[in-house]
Amino acid sequence: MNIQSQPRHIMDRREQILQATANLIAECGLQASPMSKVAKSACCGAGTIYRYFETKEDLVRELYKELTTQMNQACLQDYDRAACIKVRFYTIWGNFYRHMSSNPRDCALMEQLSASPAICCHFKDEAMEPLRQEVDQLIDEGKQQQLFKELPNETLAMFTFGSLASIAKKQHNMAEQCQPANVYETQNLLNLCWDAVKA
Amino acid sequence: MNIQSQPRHIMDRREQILQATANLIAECGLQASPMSKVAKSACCGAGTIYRYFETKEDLVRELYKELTTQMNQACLQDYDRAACIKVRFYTIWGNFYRHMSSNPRDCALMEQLSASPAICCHFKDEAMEPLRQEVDQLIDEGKQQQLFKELPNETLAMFTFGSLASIAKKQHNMAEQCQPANVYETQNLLNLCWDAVKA
Amino acid sequence: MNIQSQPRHIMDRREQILQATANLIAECGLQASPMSKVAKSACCGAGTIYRYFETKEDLVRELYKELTTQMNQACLQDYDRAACIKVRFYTIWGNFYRHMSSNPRDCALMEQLSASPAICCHFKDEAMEPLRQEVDQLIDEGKQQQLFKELPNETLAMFTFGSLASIAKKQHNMAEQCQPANVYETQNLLNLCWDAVKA
Amino acid sequence: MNIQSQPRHIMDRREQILQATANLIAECGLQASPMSKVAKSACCGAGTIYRYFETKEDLVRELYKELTTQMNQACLQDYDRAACIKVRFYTIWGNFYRHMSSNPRDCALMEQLSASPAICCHFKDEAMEPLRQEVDQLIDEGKQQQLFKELPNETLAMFTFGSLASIAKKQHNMAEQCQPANVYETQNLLNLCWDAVKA
DNA sequence: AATGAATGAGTCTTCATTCAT
DNA sequence: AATGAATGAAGACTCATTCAT
Repeated sequence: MNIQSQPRHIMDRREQILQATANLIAECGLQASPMSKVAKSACCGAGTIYRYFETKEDLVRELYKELTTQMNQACLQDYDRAACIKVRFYTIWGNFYRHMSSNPRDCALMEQLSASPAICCHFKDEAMEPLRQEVDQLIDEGKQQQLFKELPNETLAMFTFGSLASIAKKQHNMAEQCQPANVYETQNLLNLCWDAVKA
Repeated sequence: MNIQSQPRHIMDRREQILQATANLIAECGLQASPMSKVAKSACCGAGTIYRYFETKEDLVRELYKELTTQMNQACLQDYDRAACIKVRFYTIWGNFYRHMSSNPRDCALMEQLSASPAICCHFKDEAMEPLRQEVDQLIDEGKQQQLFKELPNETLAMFTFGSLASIAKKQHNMAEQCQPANVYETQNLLNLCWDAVKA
Repeated sequence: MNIQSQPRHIMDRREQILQATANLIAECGLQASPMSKVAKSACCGAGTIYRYFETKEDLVRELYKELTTQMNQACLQDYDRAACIKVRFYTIWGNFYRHMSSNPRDCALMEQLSASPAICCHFKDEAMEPLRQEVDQLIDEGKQQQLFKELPNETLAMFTFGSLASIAKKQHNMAEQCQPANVYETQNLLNLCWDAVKA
Repeated sequence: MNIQSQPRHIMDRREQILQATANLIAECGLQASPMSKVAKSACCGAGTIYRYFETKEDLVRELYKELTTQMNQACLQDYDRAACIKVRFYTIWGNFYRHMSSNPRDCALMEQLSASPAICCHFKDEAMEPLRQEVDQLIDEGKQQQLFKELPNETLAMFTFGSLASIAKKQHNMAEQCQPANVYETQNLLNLCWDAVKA
């Protein structure tokens, strides 16, 4: 029973183009990634891209969507709503940091695309919605149990998000060869976050 | 005693172009800001820009440098190396947050340019060097006094930097009309940071 | 007794494609009618078109040929060479005007294709040849009977042709909903033509 | 006292491009006249065209406008509203025929552009407005004096227009080398028209 | 020094045509 | 025979940069 409704080779083609785009933009930047190069990198004709994506803008948006979806999924892996607040906090943000840390390309890509006016704000927010909701509820419950500081949810969330993302990014810039974040290091960073937000 | 070697009106011209560039890029993005528009916005001919900046890349780099210099200066305002660690910590990062918070345009600009491969890493680091050194020393001393967690300086610095920057940015996105950060709010955010890094 | 050498369904396919092409070009113009749209409109794959027509140019030429053939046939309907000059004159040009008037799509199409350098002059002339010959002979006989002005046949023919075509076209432009030309109106127009050419 | 508000060389450039466009479209057709060829033919860079015309569509529209304006002016040359109907009729349509006859390029161009969906109907009508008004008034007066048949003005106008245009066009097609219409011939054609419309 | 017209390489995108299935 | 995915050449248009005035 195949879960995909589309034939295999179609999915491959689309994915092939998305991967080529990701590699190219991560390396050269959005403006230095013309469709002709994307095509060459994806081993297809320029026109082929337009069978899968309406415009370059659409292509970039879909790439962003895929990156975000993967990140959301990674963050919520093994996440158990029944667990205690601290475990849930460490799970989500640990997942987040490990994901960013072990995928330098996607990390750089997300930073670049997030900052780019090429993707509209509304779309960005929408893509992050699933994770945002989960984090929002976590903070709500944490506040009820008086574990967290009494600051706006958005503030606490962005604080953690921004700090971990910055560190992952910095790490990539310093060591071009990127060994995955070790357990010890990740734990320390999560402690920083926890100490920050806890009441 | 004039510190500038160039005549006054020349500086004005240069500054005029930089401001026009800043406004345009902040509003439209780097790729949607052609030199012709910059020229129009700066009320000068397109050719004139090239008397002050070698290329568009150079113009953007110089803009980034100016933004960074201003941010560095803002951060170190009233900074007293003789003061105690906590005061110094609150001074620098308070300055930083207030600067980001009250200059939405520059905040958005720095995010965009920082993420852009149009400016090379080396150049970015260089521009931040003065602030980095000061923060580095602050953390060193803090560690000596066993006030800070035993994590790499880079980590502690990026943690604070990234979290505050993210919050400022988020704030701008949410409320397009940007009232400057009030004292109370800023204090709370600095407490978050301090709690995070303190031993 | 089937006059056609090709099997029935093949003809249908070909006709289907020609009709789709006609509708599309009439509505969107030649340049805005790509083969892919023609295929979709004809409910077949793009490749299928090339089994019936060598190139797009060929397709358009064949369409023009069909339109012209139909027009020629329409003009010569009930045409009796034994009738008197005036009757024959009114028959041919009456048929012509009614045909143009009641087929706005084909009228617009012929105008567009006639004006297009995409179809060469030689081909256009050839397609009109049957009608041209008949008209030519009519004018010859009319001149013999001193009913017509002593002007070149081509001139007299084009005069009538051009004037009626222009009026039909204008009519379509003015009233987008096109009721077929009524008898009275047509009669008046033919009177104009007759008065023009008669000696 | 210079009637032109724009500097001389600007006008030249624009005119240069319009002429190149006219020649190219007349020879190759609209679809076979890419901007790159227009540029080469006008001896300028492709980008230069866009300083004078917003898009290719705009360029073609402006060309059509110029052609129509020239035709309108030609038609109304020596036209005296105080003259008698017949003289006015012969003046306008004689001018028209001589203009079409002696400018094969513009004649072919107008036919092609008139038939093209690239220029919208509204624009076409607008361009012809001055001449249309004059002809309209002429026919009104003619009818008052019971010189003309009682048919709609539009019909009488299009009849004359269409017939003369068709003949001019035909003439060009037949003799590629185009001697200007001689007096005798023109007079005969106008007689055809006059006989057609007169009561 | 200042201007802005001119340039043409480079960008995105379309589309006639082919060919593997 | 029919399909439609793939191709890549070609088109419209943009824009960093130059240079004559």
